[in-house]
Amino acid sequence: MTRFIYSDSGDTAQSRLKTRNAMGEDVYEVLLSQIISLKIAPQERISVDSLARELGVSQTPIRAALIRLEAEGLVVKKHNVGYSAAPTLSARDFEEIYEMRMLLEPAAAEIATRNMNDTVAQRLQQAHDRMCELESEQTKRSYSKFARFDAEFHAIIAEASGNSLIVDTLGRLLTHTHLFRSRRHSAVTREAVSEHSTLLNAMLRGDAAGAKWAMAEHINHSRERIVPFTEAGL
Amino acid sequence: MTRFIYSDSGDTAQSRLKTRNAMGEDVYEVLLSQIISLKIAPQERISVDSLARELGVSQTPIRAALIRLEAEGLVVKKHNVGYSAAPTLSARDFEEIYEMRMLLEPAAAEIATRNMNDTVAQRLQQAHDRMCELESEQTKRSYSKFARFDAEFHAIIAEASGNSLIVDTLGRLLTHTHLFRSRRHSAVTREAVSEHSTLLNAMLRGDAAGAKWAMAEHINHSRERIVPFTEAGL
DNA sequence: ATTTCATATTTCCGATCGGATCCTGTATAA
DNA sequence: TTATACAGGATCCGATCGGAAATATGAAAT
Repeated sequence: MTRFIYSDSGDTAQSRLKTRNAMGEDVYEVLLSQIISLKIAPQERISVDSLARELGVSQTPIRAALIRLEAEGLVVKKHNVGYSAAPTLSARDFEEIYEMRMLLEPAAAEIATRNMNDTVAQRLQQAHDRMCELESEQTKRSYSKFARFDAEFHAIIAEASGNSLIVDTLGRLLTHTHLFRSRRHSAVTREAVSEHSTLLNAMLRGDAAGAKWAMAEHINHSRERIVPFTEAGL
Repeated sequence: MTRFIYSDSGDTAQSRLKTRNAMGEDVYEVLLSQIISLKIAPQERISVDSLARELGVSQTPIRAALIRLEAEGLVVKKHNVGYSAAPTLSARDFEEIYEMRMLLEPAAAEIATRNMNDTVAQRLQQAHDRMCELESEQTKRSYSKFARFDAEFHAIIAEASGNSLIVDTLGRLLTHTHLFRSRRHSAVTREAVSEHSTLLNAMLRGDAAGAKWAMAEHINHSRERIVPFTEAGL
């Protein structure tokens, strides 16, 4: 079912290629991508030994990865019962995420605008352009691609604010946001791209207050685009 | 050296008392308290097997606890080398923490004031009173007590904002803040208590804007109280 | 005395084993 | 038919073992 990252039957599979560096690290990466791509559905059980069999490793690195993922809120553990992917965000969780984004991101955009330089401007423009392309060739699939670029766009702004704490915190929030969205794949990406454009323009012309306002508007609209879906399932 | 939480020699120590629920959980708690109380100094090595011997448990729960602590930024791991307590915050880290607190806490105070009810008011008053007492009996020790109450005071406000994300994020920030402070034990607690008083008054009379402002002032002053120390050590 | 190389120790990390707990399903009785 | 109890299976969790990597130790040579 899932991909094999290590030979499951080879005798000296791992002794061959350059002595692996971090085994549990790879397991973590695989699990993370499986969760954010929804190959593992929310609330789906994640059995340690079956995963160990599938990936061809022992239970130890699996546990390590699951503990990390639990600390990040992507899986939940019930003692002596098992692990499972975190449940879909409730409407309440959702409000909390947007409330917090509203506190962090406009300020980050404001600061980033004041710190603006050519490198950052170029990276922002590039991320924005790729989303525009994605928008124009518009097949119905590839919300996941859009999500990746959107996350990158917001991450660049957070980084440009110069505060690594904001980068980390926002990274977590965006992961959950997109996890939520891709379940309902509300493909209203056009408006998002347009709002990004407004924001980017403000930042590029050094209008910090305008960037702050544009980011706040963007987050509010983003929230309103999803609200209709928040009560639907579950 | 450290305290023993499980009998290290008893034959059926754990089968006796009500079948332990979560062993790694306890190890986590012990390690956490050792780190925030600085019994384990920043950058001090934390060996898995020596800890296992000291606590009388195997390496497995130790590893689990360390992985969790690493995810929370309280310990750092070097592959195939070992774990160690996180280094003391740099002046830069410190600025980042305060920058983020300035984004979150005034807003939290504002919202909490609008949501104010008797239970919360009582808890706030109680936490505040205990800090006043601590201030008046003023022995030079017990910054750690002050830190605990201060964290509680701010945590109550965060909880009252109704946003659990803010609660969690702020909890982490406060841990690091106090970790930093207790190293330099700058015992300027009197001003803090006075500022808390101003903030509490605003909240209790339902002045949301005033509470927001008071919190912002409090954080700014708190930061300024520590800034002189940020360049000193290391 | 300093440098270099080889050895030994420390430590992590993955593998595996056994026990304890919880969940599920079936059978029996009311 | 429904509810309860018991048995079986699945799973986590802690313990222990062995190997690999990195660091520390010490000896030898220049």
